[in-house]
Amino acid sequence: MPVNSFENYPMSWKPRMPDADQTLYLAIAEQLEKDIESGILLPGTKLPPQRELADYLDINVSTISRAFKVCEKKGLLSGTVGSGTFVAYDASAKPYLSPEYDAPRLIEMGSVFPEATPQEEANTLLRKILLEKDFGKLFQYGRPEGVLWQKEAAVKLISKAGYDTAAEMLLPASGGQNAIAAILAGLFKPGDRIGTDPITYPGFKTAAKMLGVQLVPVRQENGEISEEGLIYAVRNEKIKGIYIMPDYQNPTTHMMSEEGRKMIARVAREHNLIVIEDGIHSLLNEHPQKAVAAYAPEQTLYIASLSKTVAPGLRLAYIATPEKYRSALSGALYNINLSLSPFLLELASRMMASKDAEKLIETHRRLTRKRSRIINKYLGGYSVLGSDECIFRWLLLPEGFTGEHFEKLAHDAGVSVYAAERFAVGKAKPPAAVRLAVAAPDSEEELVKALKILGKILSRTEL
Amino acid sequence: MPVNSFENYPMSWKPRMPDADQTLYLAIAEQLEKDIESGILLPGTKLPPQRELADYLDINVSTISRAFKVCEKKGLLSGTVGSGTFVAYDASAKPYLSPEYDAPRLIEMGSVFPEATPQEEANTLLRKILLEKDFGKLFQYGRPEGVLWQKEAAVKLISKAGYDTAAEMLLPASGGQNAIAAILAGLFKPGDRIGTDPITYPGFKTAAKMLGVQLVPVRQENGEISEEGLIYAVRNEKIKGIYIMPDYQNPTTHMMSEEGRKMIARVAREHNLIVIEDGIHSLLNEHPQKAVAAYAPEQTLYIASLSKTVAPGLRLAYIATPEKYRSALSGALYNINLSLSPFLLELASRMMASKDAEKLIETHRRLTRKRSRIINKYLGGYSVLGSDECIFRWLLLPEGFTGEHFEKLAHDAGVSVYAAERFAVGKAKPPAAVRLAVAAPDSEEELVKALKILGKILSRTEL
DNA sequence: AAATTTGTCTATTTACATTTC
DNA sequence: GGAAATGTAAATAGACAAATT
Repeated sequence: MPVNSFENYPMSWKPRMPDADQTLYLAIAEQLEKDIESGILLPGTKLPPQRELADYLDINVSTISRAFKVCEKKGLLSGTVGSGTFVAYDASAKPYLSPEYDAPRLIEMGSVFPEATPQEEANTLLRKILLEKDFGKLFQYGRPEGVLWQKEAAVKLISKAGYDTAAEMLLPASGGQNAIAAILAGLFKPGDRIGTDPITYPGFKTAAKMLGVQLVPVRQENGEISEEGLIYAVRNEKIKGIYIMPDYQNPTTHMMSEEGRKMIARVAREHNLIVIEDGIHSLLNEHPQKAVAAYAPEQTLYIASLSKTVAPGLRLAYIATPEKYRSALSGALYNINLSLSPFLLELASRMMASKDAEKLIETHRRLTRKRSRIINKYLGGYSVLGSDECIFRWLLLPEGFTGEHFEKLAHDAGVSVYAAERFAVGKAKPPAAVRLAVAAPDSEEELVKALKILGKILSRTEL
Repeated sequence: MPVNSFENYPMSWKPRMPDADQTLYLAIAEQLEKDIESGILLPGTKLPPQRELADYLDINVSTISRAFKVCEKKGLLSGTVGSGTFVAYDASAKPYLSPEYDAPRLIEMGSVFPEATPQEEANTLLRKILLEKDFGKLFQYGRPEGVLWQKEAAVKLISKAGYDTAAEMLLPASGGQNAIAAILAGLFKPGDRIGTDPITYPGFKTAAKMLGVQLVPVRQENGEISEEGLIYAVRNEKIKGIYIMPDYQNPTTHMMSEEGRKMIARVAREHNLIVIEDGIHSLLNEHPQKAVAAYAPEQTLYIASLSKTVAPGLRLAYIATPEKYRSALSGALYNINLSLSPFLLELASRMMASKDAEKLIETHRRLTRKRSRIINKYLGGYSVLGSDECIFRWLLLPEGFTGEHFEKLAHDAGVSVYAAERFAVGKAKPPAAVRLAVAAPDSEEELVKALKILGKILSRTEL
């Protein structure tokens, strides 16, 4: 790790002594924050030891420590006993990530939308419901937790994603992001830590940041969290939970191995970790693997969402929760949503109960495969991870590019893609890669156009 | 304030010295929490001074202070320099409040539902939309912020609630509670303080508690926040914002005076307070007063919700926000919801754009007035605050009752009502009163039955 | 109006645990 | 594998400011 090759030489950061009238630790924290934001301190930089800084300013170590703590809470730093304190890679991350709607005609391959074809199935079903049901009632408040048959319909669908659960374990949320926010707000406190892949879903990062929950990258082996890394994080980083997306991990597209799943389940049981399993893409898979939740139902909050696989506009997700977390989670959902729209619940549930949801999924799969073939054709010469059912791909960049740089080049050429840097957690160094949202461009023609542009950028490696 | 009449005599709380192997301040906090929860320490009790406790245990004051801080963060205590530390009145409050669906046939007058009649208007409108629109599109992701004409429709309706705003100020949320959660999560940090009425909306309390935001009761005069009290809270309690419900304050039904509104606007401008104005009931009023937001648009987040006045199931609210808070708030909404259902947005917007929303409101008013007359008839002999358009009432109890006691008696007799204690903030002592949800019982017959029961309890003051 | 009571905040002392060499 | 480096956490001392008397 050649972080500072001429160790101990000039201090990598020299704070000035604040004026006497300011609060010492806050003033130092502020200087540090400014220097990180302005780019004077680059991501990955190792800061001088706390003692050294304390000596330099002739103050106490703890005062430096406290200043660092302030910045760490903001996600700017991450420190490890013995190895020192580092500037985080995602320090300059925006508080949230959303597609640039008003951008001057960018082709969207950044935000992951599912296929955007008009959905005749939804149309038909909706008409059917409206004709038969006295749905004036559906515009009253709903029961916060929905009714039984609706949950049973969900259980059926979730089993197709690799997890056999039960109706009484389910709590409905208003989409996957809503489920994440509720879990973080209800089960974690500010300052709590959660382990994640070193490169993870930005929606989780931003929600955690907003709620003051710290994310800790867990060391990987073969593209997935390793036992050694996880145990380390439990012991030394005091993580209280772990966030995983075993199927088509966002953004790396990695499918977690069966051993990996069993290992996480086992370690979670042994150390009473809360596992947040995001099954958002699991239904993309025709032959699902068993969910981690299946191996450790008592530890796992399993999020099943319809957005990416059935219809995004339905805003419905279910959280399968063990009894011990149920009341806290249900309270959080109440605090965030009060209740869900009974109308959408009814609609989504009917789709699940009938075969309509599955038909929609099948349609999505077909369209995605078609687009994948286009990608394979145009970017055939490069490393593009991900299988043909996946609605996004992970493009490993050739020597000479960083993700950030490539994102910028693509943006200037009219294509929006997201660089690895956007997904990085803490001091984990992001690889040179970008995520491509397969289904986001409005049409296949647009997709082809975008791929040609990307191909051009890739080929003239001499920047 | 006869809190402890034989001052200084026996210490009101004597902690035991924790074992040496425990963390001192945590162990003390734990004892304190247990004693409060078990009822050994009653709400309102004044704790011994920190120094006295420190002497008693022969440890440092700061250690006690830190232990107290832990409990204060949990909302169990509230301390003021000079006057001491008190056990909070809402210490034993549940993390959330929701109707007891599975209760053995209680008549619901606790949770405030609007009138539950089947709504032919919604029905008709919905059919219309479905027949004309290609609404397969409505099941895609929506733009997080909705489109312009939809916002303009909302502007029109909000002006009927007493606030003339502009489309570009609006951000949609998934209902009023969702708006509150987003504001708290996006604009406040854990530990920040917000001033409220001493008796306030429990949904705000629980959301604040979950997010670690402290609530501070602001002193009142004539049933509304006083200037003196507000300035005190700014100076001495360091409140960063204030939460108000100027129209039909929940639960006291108080309508804030024009002077009160102007005063809050002025103080907020002078001290850069964030005003959270909850207009959830404003549309109940046929001749609205000007909103506080109208006097201080630069300081105010105005929440306009359709739930209580149009249709609860639509789950739609708008937040009118000044530019300076917009991006933080929009980020928070993204983190919590990702996006809203474009279908519900479209539906609600059409209702607002046409006259349908107003028709529904009118229908609600009519039904509420009818029920109010029933209340007036059966509880005529008692002090029942609130006007006939209001969907809840505030029953001041005769001598000899506390709210909590009355709630229990009513519950045992088959009627659910909410006692003042549920609404109390911090060490504010709740009055002897209960809230009656006028429109919640399923039918007028049920309402009458409930009122007869309540009347009986009230009359035998000899408990 | 001054003195006292009372909670709060910051910087420090000290002990500790993990990592690195 | 032991010593040194390094970050973390608890308890304390002391200064401060508001409220009460």
